[in-house]
Amino acid sequence: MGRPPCCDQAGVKKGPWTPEEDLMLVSYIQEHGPGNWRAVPTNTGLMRCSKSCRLRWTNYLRPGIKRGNFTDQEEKLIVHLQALLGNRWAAIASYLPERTDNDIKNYWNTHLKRKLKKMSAAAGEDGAAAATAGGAEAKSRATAPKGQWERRLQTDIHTARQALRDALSLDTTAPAPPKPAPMERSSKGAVYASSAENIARLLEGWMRPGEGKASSGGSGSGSRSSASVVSAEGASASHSGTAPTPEGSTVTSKTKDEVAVAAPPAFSMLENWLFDDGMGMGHNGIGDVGLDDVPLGDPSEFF
DNA sequence: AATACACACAACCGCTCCGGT
DNA sequence: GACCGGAGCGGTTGTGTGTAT
Repeated sequence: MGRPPCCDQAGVKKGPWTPEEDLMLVSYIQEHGPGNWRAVPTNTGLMRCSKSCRLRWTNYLRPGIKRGNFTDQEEKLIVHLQALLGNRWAAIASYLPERTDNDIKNYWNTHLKRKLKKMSAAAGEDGAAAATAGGAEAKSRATAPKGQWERRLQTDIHTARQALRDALSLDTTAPAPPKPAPMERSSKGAVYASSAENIARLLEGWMRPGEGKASSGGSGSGSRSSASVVSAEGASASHSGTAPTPEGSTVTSKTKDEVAVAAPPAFSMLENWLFDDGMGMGHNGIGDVGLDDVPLGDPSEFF
């Protein structure tokens, strides 16, 4: 506290990374491995702050990142996990090793939030009468007697957990090849992406032992993300702040209940969507997530 | 063809946590 | 036990691109 942010230092470059900078960063990490980010700008000559370097690496340059469209299965998994874990994107990302937390967060904010909102609205039309004057389920939740909506939350949680377990216990053979997907937009973007892709290609086959998963939540000493996955309870206590629910309302409570609080409204409607086509995970983007890698053996770990 | 608007995504910022001293 | 610095996370913003008018 009170410390000036590292990026405030004079001469620190901000903004989009150039392919040259990417190359410098990648070749450095190739040599030294990720971690010790503080030393990266110094050792590479990059005029970037350590944070920026780490971000660039974890969100863009790290090998095995899948870009582009989210599959339906990924989408559903994200919705499930969001309901379970709230906006802990790093934790969610750990279940989708090919996606970065930033990617998932962006996708949630731009696509899924809207989608869920639409569905909620659709459900609201049907269930408007039941939801009384306010209409919004969130509101009804908020105003319902605590015991009542806690029970309801538990039902939701149970449902989500069950679905997630089902999803993850389905066949995961036929994994999608973790090749980098081409960027889909923009002439400039395409050029840039292709250069980044080339860089990524440089790294093909290079990955430190155990990196595959660990790196999704960071690297170096990064034990936090995995801890937050393994122990959602611990994690829930560790982060303060707000946990916006999918419909945009914000819940500030950060107790054990916070995980449940993030459950979307009109869950039954969402369930319809989430459960349709059987949550088949066999031919999806998370296909290379071995079940053994997913710390869901005992769902009670979540709570 | 030009302009306005909407969308997607990369990057930044501020905060918290954790390990070391 | 307190303090400090590095690392990581989540929210938000900025910017480039696509689409509609």
